[in-house]
Amino acid sequence: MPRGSDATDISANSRSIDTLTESLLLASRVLVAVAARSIAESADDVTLPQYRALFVLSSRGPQTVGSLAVSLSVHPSTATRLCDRLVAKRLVLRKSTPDNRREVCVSLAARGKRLVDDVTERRREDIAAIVQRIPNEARVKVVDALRAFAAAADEVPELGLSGFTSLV
Amino acid sequence: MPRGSDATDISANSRSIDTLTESLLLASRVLVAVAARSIAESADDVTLPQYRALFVLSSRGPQTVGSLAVSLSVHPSTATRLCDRLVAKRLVLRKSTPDNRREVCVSLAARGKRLVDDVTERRREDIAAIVQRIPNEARVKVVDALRAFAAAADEVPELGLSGFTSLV
DNA sequence: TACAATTAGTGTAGTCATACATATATAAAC
DNA sequence: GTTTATATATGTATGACTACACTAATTGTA
Repeated sequence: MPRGSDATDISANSRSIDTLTESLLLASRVLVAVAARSIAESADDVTLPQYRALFVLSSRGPQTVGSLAVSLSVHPSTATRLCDRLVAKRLVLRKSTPDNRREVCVSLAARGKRLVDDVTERRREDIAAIVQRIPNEARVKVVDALRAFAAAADEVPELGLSGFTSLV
Repeated sequence: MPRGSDATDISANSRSIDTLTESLLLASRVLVAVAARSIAESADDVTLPQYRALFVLSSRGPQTVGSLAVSLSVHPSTATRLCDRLVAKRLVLRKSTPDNRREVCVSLAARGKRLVDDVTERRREDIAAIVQRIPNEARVKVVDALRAFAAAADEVPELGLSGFTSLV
């Protein structure tokens, strides 16, 4: 089979996909571990569902209990109870809106915002500590490709990741 | 400042670290979402702590209830109860060892092994679907660097990631 | 052999997440 | 204005995770 033929290209193509997939599978375990640790260490008294709620509020802004329930894919009453606990911990604020007095607006309290920031910062530090160990040449090469990866993920709507991206 | 001076190199160096860290932080969210989905979809009736136990048994092999508790960083009695539920679901086997009749050996049952395999396969497919969207050139470039990343993670023992790598 | 240490399991208790059914208040529609 | 729909909260119930205190069985040791 001559070099540069279609068959060779396709084969090389799928080989590069498989190889990169395996690399990402491996890197994925590391990054999940880093993410888990950032929450466990910086948000000691907060459960994973609770952190998810804080993260949703941080990234999508204040919203009603109902839309929070949709974001988290839980029953509205579950969101109410979740907010009960977060209010008790002074991590979120519950405030009835004047324009529609049925709806209740939930927003991050100062402590909640700080907590999410701390978790993100902790994670950034952990990742930076790992990145420092990567040789310079390899480091420079990977940046664009990783951006391409994150961008490509958005282009696969059928994966239905939207329900999971607000996880950590 | 002349090109190639130490100051420039150091600056370029830390800039590349910061940039890559941000890229990884972004990619991290995607990969965590993929990981979460792989469990939610392929392991419907299994909680996260339960999946963690299965994953530990899958990667480190059969072990006693006590060492499982250490691996999961939970109280021994918690591990016992966890095993109760996993045995009820026919995902693990509990078997008293003949050489030391105090210890109980826990191992993956066929269903448990299949479940972990399914989750991994599902995750691989999701990642592959994303990787396919990445332009060919970027794809080839990133492989070595990602391997370097995973390898570098092992070289930062003070991160203490070992307690978290057995998460998903 | 008697005593101490180890290992797993049980009793008990607390918190959390979760959902269903229902109640209450409010807004919208007729 | 009465009825219907909506948004949240409450009552109730279940199951999971967790740990502490304690028991039972077994192993090791003085």
